[in-house]
Amino acid sequence: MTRKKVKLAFIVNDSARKATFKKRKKGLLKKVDELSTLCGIDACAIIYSPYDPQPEVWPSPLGVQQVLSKFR
Amino acid sequence: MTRKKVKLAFIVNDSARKATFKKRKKGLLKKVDELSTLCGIDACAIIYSPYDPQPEVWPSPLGVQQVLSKFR
DNA sequence: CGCACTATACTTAGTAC
DNA sequence: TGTACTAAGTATAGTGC
Repeated sequence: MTRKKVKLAFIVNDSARKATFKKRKKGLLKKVDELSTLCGIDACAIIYSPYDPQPEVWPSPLGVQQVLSKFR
Repeated sequence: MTRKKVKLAFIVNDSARKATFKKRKKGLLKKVDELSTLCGIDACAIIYSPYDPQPEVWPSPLGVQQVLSKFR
């Protein structure tokens, strides 16, 4: 229940780290989605992890490619 | 003071939209930073906006390039 | 315009099953 | 391990300067 302050450091415990990753990844993607929607801008995010075979991307693989092509 | 619930829709008012963009962009980048630090993973974010001449990137232009090269 | 403030909405760490 | 719960910590909308 969030009884501790978040210490900004690598979480050593494997299962705890994975659980936190899953939760925060979800929250982060939501934030990106909100920022994009609220402000009508282009953005993309790519998240690699040893837990997923494919990197997590937002808004979509194609959307990421389009933003990337503009970036390069 | 956040007296309204956030309605997930494009903010029509220009100045309000810009103000929200600036605040949320900051918060979003912080979240990406935390996720990366806490879980020891690779991630990157690219945010375009009409307010900045350069797209906002995380963790850095070089870091983004490295993540991208893995993505492609 | 941009920063500081702050009440309130939102996110999330730890837990139980 | 995954999901649900909820307290407590964090982010942020609206405001004044």
